[in-house]
Amino acid sequence: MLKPVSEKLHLPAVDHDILKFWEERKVFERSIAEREGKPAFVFFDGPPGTNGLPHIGHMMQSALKDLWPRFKTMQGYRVLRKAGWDTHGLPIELTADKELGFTSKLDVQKYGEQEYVDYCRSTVFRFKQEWEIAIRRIGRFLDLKNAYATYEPYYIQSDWWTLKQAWNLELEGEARERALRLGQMPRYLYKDYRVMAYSPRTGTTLSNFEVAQGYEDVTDLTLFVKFKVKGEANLYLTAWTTTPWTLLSNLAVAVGPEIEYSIIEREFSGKHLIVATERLEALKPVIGEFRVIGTRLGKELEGLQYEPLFDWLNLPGTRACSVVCDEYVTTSDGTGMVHLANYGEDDFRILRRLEIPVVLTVDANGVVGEHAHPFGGREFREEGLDVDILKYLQAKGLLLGKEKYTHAYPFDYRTKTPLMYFPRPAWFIRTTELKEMMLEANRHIGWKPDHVRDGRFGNWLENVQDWNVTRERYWGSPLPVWMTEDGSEAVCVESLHELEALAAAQGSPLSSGWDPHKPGIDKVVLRAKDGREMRRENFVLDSWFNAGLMPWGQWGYPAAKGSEELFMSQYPADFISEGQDQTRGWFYTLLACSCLVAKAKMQDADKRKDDRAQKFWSNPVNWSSYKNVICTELVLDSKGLKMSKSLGNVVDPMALFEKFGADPVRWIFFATNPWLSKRFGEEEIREAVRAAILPLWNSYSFFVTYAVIDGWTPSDKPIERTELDRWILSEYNRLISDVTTNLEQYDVGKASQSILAFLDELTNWYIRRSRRRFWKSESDGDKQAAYATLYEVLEGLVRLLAPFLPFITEHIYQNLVRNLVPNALESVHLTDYPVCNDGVRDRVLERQMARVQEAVSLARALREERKIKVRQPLAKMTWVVPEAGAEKELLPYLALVAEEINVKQIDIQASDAGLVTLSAKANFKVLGKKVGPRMKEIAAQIETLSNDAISELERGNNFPLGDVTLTPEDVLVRREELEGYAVKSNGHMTIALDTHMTEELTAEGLAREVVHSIQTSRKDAGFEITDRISIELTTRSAELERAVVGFSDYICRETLALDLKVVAGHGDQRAGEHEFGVTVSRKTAQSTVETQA
RNA sequence: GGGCCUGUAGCUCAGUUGGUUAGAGCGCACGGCUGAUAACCGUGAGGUCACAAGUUCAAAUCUUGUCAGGCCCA
Repeated sequence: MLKPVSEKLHLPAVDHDILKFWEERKVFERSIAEREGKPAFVFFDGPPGTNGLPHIGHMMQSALKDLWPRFKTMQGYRVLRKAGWDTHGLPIELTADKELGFTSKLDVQKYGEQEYVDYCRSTVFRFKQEWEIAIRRIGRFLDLKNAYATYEPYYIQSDWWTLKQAWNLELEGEARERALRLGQMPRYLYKDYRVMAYSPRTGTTLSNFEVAQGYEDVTDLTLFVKFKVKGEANLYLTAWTTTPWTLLSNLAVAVGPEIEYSIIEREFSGKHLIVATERLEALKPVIGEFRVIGTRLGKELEGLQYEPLFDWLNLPGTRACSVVCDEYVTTSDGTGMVHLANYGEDDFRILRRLEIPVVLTVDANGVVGEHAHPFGGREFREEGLDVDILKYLQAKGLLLGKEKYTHAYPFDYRTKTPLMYFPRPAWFIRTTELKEMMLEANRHIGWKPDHVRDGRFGNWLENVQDWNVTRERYWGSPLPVWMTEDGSEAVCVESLHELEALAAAQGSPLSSGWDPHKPGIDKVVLRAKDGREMRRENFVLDSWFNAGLMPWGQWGYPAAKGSEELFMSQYPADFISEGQDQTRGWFYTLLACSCLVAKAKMQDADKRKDDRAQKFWSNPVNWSSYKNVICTELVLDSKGLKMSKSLGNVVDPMALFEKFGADPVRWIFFATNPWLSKRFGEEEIREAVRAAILPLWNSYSFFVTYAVIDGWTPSDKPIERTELDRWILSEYNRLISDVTTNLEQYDVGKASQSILAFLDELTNWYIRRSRRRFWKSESDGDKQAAYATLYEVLEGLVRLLAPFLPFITEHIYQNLVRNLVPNALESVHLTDYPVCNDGVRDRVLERQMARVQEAVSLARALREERKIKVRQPLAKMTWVVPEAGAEKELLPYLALVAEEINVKQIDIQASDAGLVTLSAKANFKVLGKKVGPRMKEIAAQIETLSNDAISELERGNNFPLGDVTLTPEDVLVRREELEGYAVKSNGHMTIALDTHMTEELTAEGLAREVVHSIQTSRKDAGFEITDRISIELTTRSAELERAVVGFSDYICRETLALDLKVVAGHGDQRAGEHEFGVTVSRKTAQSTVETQA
């Protein structure tokens, strides 16, 4: 039996009931289990770190990540939804450092590596519980029990396996030759250098984020240096440096290829210098007066050789000490030429391109090598080193000038000691070799918003560099490469088991239950064939790499038992969603990892002659591990500011859920495009309740109110539906189609808009128009049709909205469906999604009803304008719809319109002659295509068309205008009301009201005022809607009395009155000019309750 | 400094392949309803579509530039 809806709607309480219900009845688990054997819809959850609390932005993520899996589940797919946690990475070490008060690697060594790693491990899940609670609280169905965590040994194995794929892939042809020349392994995984901010004091590399915290302004001695061009008696290159110590390692001079350089003769010395033309003026204080004796473009200087600044920089047989072109050179400071040493990212890149050996006169400790006389043994930023270098160059005639210069220099933010950029050893994946694959895969990814594909993401791929996947840190997946000290022999291990086997074979087996993290893993020493020791390359992996291989890492593929099948059935993902900042984070690393694996898989399939695998992996759609992706923007506060702790405008999601419920919070994330930044405040949540949830709730509670009174139950009896019934069913099916289509296209904003529009139609047209059918006392076919129709719509709507508003829909479902339909499924989330029944759609009916609503709106505006209340009946309305055939189509709705706007009679006709003036206007869209450039001229002629001509066109006939033939579509007819008539027109429809009053009409108007007053009294008295009453009306107005007596039957019927008595007297009610009072009393078997209004 | 995005009513946002009356909700004003009531409905006011040039018969829409804001990267 349907339960009456008596309690006030309190959404947070509903949420808790439903959460408990889902938990007890295992609804989520069953929503997967009951889809066993069904096709998979695959969703990947980007693992969040949990050493911080979840905030409202994460809740937006959760809402979106929940919507499609629920939707697809209801459509019959099996959607696993495994949760995941990111448990490695820099933020965790930074937290540990902060809490332990560490400033350097030395602190870690003192504390103990094992202890440090244990500390890190202990912080990773600090707020996991809060995350789980928040995720559940917003209603997200997510498999938290089987969550993957990136620090688990099975996951680390997948890291290893992935690296092994790169290890096994080898370069070919020229690329291979080049790698060998650079001393790199010709594999997709190779060791090289990466220039990084490095603290020589603490031996620590710093991330950009850390470096940014330690800039300080310092004043340094900067030098202008001359480089003597070889083979020229008197010609020098020039360069400026703020770091004189880097000159000790100078290996080349860079020029901009398109920059113009002048060759000048200094007046002071007669020396010939090369300087960028644009810099000449600014450099006058340094070079003094000069004379230009020629110009060259940078590219004309390329290859020019110069004499090394220092003996040890003489590297015969290489391109060291020559001029090189690069776009990064600018003329914004210095001489427009740049001295290159391997202490800068660009420098390093260019020197590598020239295949010049890496020379580092200053070592990783910041100390000058002993070979570099007379500077050996000194620290790089030691007081006086710069001056000594200056003196040395001066003595050799290579100094052009000096300048004290203040600039921002990076310091270690923890120890305040200077940083240097230094090429640190690092391991790379050759993503440059995967570029074409990634670009091709990108073309098949469905991006929301679309522009990311070619914009931010596409550009990133175009400029892709090899990916440095290692970090010189402690807490992370270890790099599984063991290598001899000289690098001549190395092994890349692909599984825990393989490592165990290798260790055992050498007589030093690993203890059972060993953990693959540092420092334990470093104790494993392997032997090369010749017996030399191979030690593990002491790196951990970039946590982005961890995240990128999640599609197979989450299953521990391939080492874990059964992972092959899981991986292949859950790859690639149909859908992922993360913040836009992930374009260079997770979105990229997912793609890079999957392209790498796809490439390896293709090669492997070839080798094994596995056609099926070959077919799968050679399909570019499978090169990306995700087919569709939504990039979300930030959630801002209600003023449009970024939420931050320092501003104090951070909202606590949990507090919002307890105040408003989770559904409205979810809704606001669905209501607009999630890829635009969204302002978020309590006002927005209230709006969501008002616009989406209350209409649904009110429709439901309306239905239940009457269905309980009538004891209605669904039945199979044939139903005779009214036009209105058929209309709402048609609109409902249209809604199903709209929502489904838009969700399939990941356009949630459009889906939500359709829903809101439908809810408005349902409540403000269908239900409002049908109210009487529900409360009337006779239980006829019409009433049955109303019940059946509204029930059908509500029941479907609840399923349609379930993925959006999982709580309220479940709550409604439990009563509306489970209490009424035997054998109903236990939860709305186990039911099937509604499917549009196109046979129920009636486009003509939809259009007609739209015109009816338009007419009503016009008539209301007209009444408003004329100050005639809707309660006052009018004799006649003339409704003119000139469209061909409309007159006949609209006949069935005349009664509806008449009632809605309270007129006795409607004349519908096609001609509004006498009511409006017609004017014609060109239909630019249609005509523009036809006449193009003559548009203006013809549009002007159309404005002057005669009434006859317009009528002709309206009748559907063509009309010749000069040399063009106008068709009815070419012209828009405008109507303007004639003065003095109660007429209103919106251009294609005209309404005229007969405002002439008769006594009869006035009396009826008064009667309706009286009814209105009595109904208010009933309500104020707290009577039940089924109570019968008796009425005593007091008035001194004879006219009102006449009206009441004349319409007493009507009044009694409307108010369920058994008797109506009129007596002389005063009252506080008014109907137009007339004053009256009303007393209603309840007629019950036992007593009469009185009340006065 | 580079890339991408955004700029439409007081506020939050729609706006199809360019087509001439630029829409909706909130808020505001006025009116209505009171048998869906923590409500609800109608009507109205409110816009130089950031600015400027260009392309076009026609630009919120396409192009270029400027300004402002955001994100990512240097």
